[in-house]
Amino acid sequence: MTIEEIAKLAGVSRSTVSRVVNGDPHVRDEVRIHVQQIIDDNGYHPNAAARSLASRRTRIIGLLVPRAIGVVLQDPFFLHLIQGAVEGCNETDYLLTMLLESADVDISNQRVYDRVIRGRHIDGVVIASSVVEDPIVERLQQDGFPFALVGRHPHHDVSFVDVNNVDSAKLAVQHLIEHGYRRIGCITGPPNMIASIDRYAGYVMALQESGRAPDRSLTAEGDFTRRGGYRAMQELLNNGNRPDAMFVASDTMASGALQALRDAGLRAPDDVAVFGFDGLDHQLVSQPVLSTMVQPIRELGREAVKIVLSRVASNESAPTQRYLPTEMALRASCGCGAADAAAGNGAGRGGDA
Amino acid sequence: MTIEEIAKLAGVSRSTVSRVVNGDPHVRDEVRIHVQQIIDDNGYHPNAAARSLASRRTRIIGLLVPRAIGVVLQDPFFLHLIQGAVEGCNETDYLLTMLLESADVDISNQRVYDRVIRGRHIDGVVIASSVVEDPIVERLQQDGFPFALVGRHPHHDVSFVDVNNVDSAKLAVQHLIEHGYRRIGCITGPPNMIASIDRYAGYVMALQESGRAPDRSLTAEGDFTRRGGYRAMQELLNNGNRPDAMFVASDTMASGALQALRDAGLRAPDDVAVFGFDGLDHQLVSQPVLSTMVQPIRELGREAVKIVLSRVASNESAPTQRYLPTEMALRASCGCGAADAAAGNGAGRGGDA
DNA sequence: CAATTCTTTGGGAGCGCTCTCATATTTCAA
DNA sequence: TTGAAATATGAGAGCGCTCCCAAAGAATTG
Repeated sequence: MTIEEIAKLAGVSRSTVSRVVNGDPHVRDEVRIHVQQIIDDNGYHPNAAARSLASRRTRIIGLLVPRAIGVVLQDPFFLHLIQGAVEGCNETDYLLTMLLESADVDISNQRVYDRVIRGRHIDGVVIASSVVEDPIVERLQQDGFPFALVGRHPHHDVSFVDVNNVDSAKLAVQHLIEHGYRRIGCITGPPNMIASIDRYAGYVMALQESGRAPDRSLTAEGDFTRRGGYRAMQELLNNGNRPDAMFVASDTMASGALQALRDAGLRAPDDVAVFGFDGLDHQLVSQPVLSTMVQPIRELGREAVKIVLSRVASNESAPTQRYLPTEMALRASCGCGAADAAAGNGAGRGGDA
Repeated sequence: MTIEEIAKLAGVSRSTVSRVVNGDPHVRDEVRIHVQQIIDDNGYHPNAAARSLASRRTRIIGLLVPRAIGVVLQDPFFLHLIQGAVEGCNETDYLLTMLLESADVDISNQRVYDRVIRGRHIDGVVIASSVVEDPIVERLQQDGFPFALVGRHPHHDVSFVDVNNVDSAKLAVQHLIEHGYRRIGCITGPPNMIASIDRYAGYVMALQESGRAPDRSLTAEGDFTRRGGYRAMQELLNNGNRPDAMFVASDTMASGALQALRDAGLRAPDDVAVFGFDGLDHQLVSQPVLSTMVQPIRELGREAVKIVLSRVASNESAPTQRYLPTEMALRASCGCGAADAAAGNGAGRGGDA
């Protein structure tokens, strides 16, 4: 079934069928209805390749997750991001394709870049969780290829959508300070990701503004996985300098940290309070219910797609940079509302975002 | 940069450049090297749309996850599956695009089908975790579109790759029986997924063969999420008929079940032993370490891709059906001692059908 | 050495669309 | 009514490749 055959069946020209398919208003209603009928009756769908070739648009955008498989994609964070991105695409009849780079196979990453981006398989790309030094940002910039980052970039002046991680982290830590905790520790993300850097910066600022110096022995590095959080917490507990509260840079890691506490026979928040980041706790089902800084992950994904699409449409060069608001969710694990702290209280309880 | 321009620069014809790009052996070495040089120097990459249009191959296959967003994609199972599929694609220079259907938005699912499959955006599709009654299987069958399921299909004679879930579950439950547990319960997956059905069947068979009747009050339904496992376990604990061992149809649910036990003040395996399915525990970091039936998830993904690609290449109609072996991993949660003892026991020895 | 075969190369004909522009038709103001 | 403007439709020219076939040249054979 080609457009030509439909045209013949409907007794109109190829052009008219094309107009109907693409919703062009310059078609008489009578004709439109008739043609649409023929299209439906024959189950015709325009060939994607032909369409892309002629229009120079594939109507696909990519979601690139660098070094995804090993570590990052485990985080439920990504599910929300993906969902948001898919929603953003649906609204404009675009398709989302996942571009997953392997951890260390540079060749395959290069291949993706050349084949998918240079070969114009996609119209634009959203890049999630890139590391600061990832060369892809600069390459895309040079190639003039439409893209947007989820998470700001420290060096390059590029399009992105992000939350204010510094201020958000600072607020979280200030909250712990207000609770009266004296020895507030931190589990960070990988040091080459901007979200890690910013959240740690916020942690440090909050301490400094309250007149304390951050203690390096209270900080451990995680990798945004549950296990990473578990190990980081263990490390902190074992070095003989036990914190009485923790700011953990992601809920997934916080869930691991809570388990490490439990396994060490400690109680949260009584022995060690915990504050997370992301707003994913209802998925992780931690005990006690995790206090966290909620970021609008789906909106982040949706917005990133929007930015990319607007850059695909108009070839302006000034980057679009947007910050979305976060919100504090105070629950049991930081010491607020002891009611939620009781064990056996139900998996999915807790406040909403 | 088009093929024509490269041809001009190299002083050869379009056809010769095409041959070099596609690795056609019918080119003199001298010419090939020269043309390749020009290609590299100019950073030429063939246009995907043009290529697809002319060759009638997009070199992309899809990974369709029906109703993915809501529930299923949360399971780390999918990370392994995706990774395997990506690997399978890499080996043959194919690309993998993720087709995520939303839970209830039929319209968007239809859109995906029409645009992506009928519009020939992809050459074939791997379908993961489909529900038994999903109409897509029949539609693809009718359309003669290359596809393969991860997980067998009870009604249609289609291509798939799977493990022998019945035998594997049976072995797991037999192991619990050998431990001497008397009241062995089960947490199942959604009843409209074949893996759930088969694993439950294996559970029932093991009990029956040891001369016991399965007790419905010891069975609860989960949905393959951690929370679902938590709730199912809670339900079982609350109905006053406490099991002394559980066979749980996925590690993710088992991790939730273990937490429910903990929250209820019970210990595993002393109070209730737990046996999982999947072999994902090292990601979930459960306490105690989970005994589980390991299935080769990555191989499943890779194999599914292989099957699809072979169907794309040759248009034979006889379906390919493959079973991959599982392996029992005996650890602490079933009562097998604290050591990480892993005993290999081929459950569903692979056999081509 | 002519006849045949094999290898290498080039050119033409699409693949199935979109997009621009020309033509046919309708509408409306003067 | 008539000319101009607005609207609807059709035809042609590609988009950048691949694939088939023919031509040219090199190698092989009796």
